[in-house]
Amino acid sequence: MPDVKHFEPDAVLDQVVRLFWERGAEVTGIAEIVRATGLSRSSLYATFGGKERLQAAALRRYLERQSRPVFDALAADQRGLPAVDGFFERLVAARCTGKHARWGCLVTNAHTGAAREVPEIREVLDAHHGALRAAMRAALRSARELGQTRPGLDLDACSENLALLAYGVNLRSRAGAEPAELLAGVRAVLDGFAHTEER
Amino acid sequence: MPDVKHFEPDAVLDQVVRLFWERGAEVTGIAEIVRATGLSRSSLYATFGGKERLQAAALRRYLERQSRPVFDALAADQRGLPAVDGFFERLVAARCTGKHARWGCLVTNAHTGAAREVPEIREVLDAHHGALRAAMRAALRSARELGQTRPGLDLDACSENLALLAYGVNLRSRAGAEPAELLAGVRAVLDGFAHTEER
DNA sequence: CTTATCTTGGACCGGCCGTTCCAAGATAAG
DNA sequence: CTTATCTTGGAACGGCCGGTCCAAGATAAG
Repeated sequence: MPDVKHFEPDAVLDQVVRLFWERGAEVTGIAEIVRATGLSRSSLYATFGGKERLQAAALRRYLERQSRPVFDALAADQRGLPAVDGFFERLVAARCTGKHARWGCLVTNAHTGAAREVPEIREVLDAHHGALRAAMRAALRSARELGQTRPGLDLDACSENLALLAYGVNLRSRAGAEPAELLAGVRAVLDGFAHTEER
Repeated sequence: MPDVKHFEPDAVLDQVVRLFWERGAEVTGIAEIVRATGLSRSSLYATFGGKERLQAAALRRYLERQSRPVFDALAADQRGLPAVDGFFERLVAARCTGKHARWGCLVTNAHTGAAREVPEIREVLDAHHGALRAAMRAALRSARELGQTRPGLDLDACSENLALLAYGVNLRSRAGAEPAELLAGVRAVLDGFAHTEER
C-alpha cells in the first residue's frame, strides 16, 4: 500500500562519498548534499538518519567500494615485494593525479575530524586499518615464501609499518606533496625488507 | 599617547594552539576562543586578524614551540639509529599518554582540513615537513658515519620515509591506536636500515 | 476507486558561524 | 589635565548549521 522511494539510496550514497571525500565531511553542509543529490531533507533523514550516521555510511561505502578491492588485489597478488611496490605506485598515482588528485583518502582524512570519537565511525577506521594491514601482511608472506625477504623479518611489524606509511602518503598527498618524493619514501623501506645483497 | 594591549598575545596564542590541537581548528568557534582566553572579539581580531590568520599563527607557533625543539634535538643527536629510535619512542609516548594523549599533531591534523589550501597555512605544512625530513636526514647521516647502516642507503629517500611514517603515527594515535603496535611498526623499518647481520 | 501507508517538498526551528561596528575606557605624551 | 590614539566590551549582522515538522503527493493493495 505505501509509497516507495523515488531514488536509489546507493547512488545517493556514492554522491555523498564524493562530497565528503573531496571537500571534507566537516565542511559539507546538509544543504549542499540536498543540492547535489536532488533529494529533499526529508528523504535524506528518513533514509540515512542524521549527518553522523550518513558519514558513517559514507565511510563504510568508501571502504567497501574504494579500499577493499585494492586491498583484496594486494592480498591476492603473489609476486611478493613487487606487489607491494605496485600497490604504492598506484596509490601515489591515484592520490596525486586523475580525478581524485589531492583528495587524499576519505578514511585517512576522517582520523583528524571530531567524528573519530563516534563509535560507529571509529569502527570503520579500525576496520580499514585492519584490512590494510592484513593485505600488506599477505603480500609480505608471499614475498617471504619467494625468498625475497631478508631473514628474520617480522611480518606483523612490517605490515603495520607499511600501513602507517600509506596513511602518511594519503595525508601528504592532500597537501600537495610531489609524487616522486612520496615514491622515493616508499621504496626506501621496501629496500630494507629485501635481502641487502640483492639491491 | 595611545592605549596599550591589556594582555600578552603570546600567552593567548598558546591557549589557541591548545584549543585547535585538542578539539580541531575547524570545530573550534570564535566564541569558544573568546571564552577560553578572556579576550573580547575586538582584541582578538585586532591582534590576529580573522580565523584563518589565527590558525596560521597557531600552526607557526606549534611548529616553533612543539616540533622544532624535538626536530633540533634529533638532528643534533649523534648516536645514529638509536637517536631515531628514541625520537619515535618519545613520539609514540607523547601521542598516546600524558596530557596531550590522542591529540595527534596539530600540523598533521591540518593536512586534512579545508585550510590546507590557504597559502599561508600550506607554507607551514611544507615547512614542518621539510624540518622533520631534514632532522631525520641528519640523524641518518650520523648513523651512516657510525657504520650503523647497510651499504647504499639513500639518505634522502629514507628520511622522507621516516617523515611519512611519523605522520602515520600521529594520525593513527588520534584514533586510539595502541602504542605497542605503533612502535612495532616503527622498529620494523629501522631494522631494515641497519646491517642485516647486526640484528 | 478507495484507502492505508510511506515519501516528498519545503517552510521553519533555535543556535552557532565568522565578522563588523561603535561607544566607552585606558593610556601616555605634551 | 587635556588630548590624541589605541584598546576594549559587547551588541548586532547576515548567513549557514543540523534537525524537525507537516501538509501534499505518490503508491499499490483491496
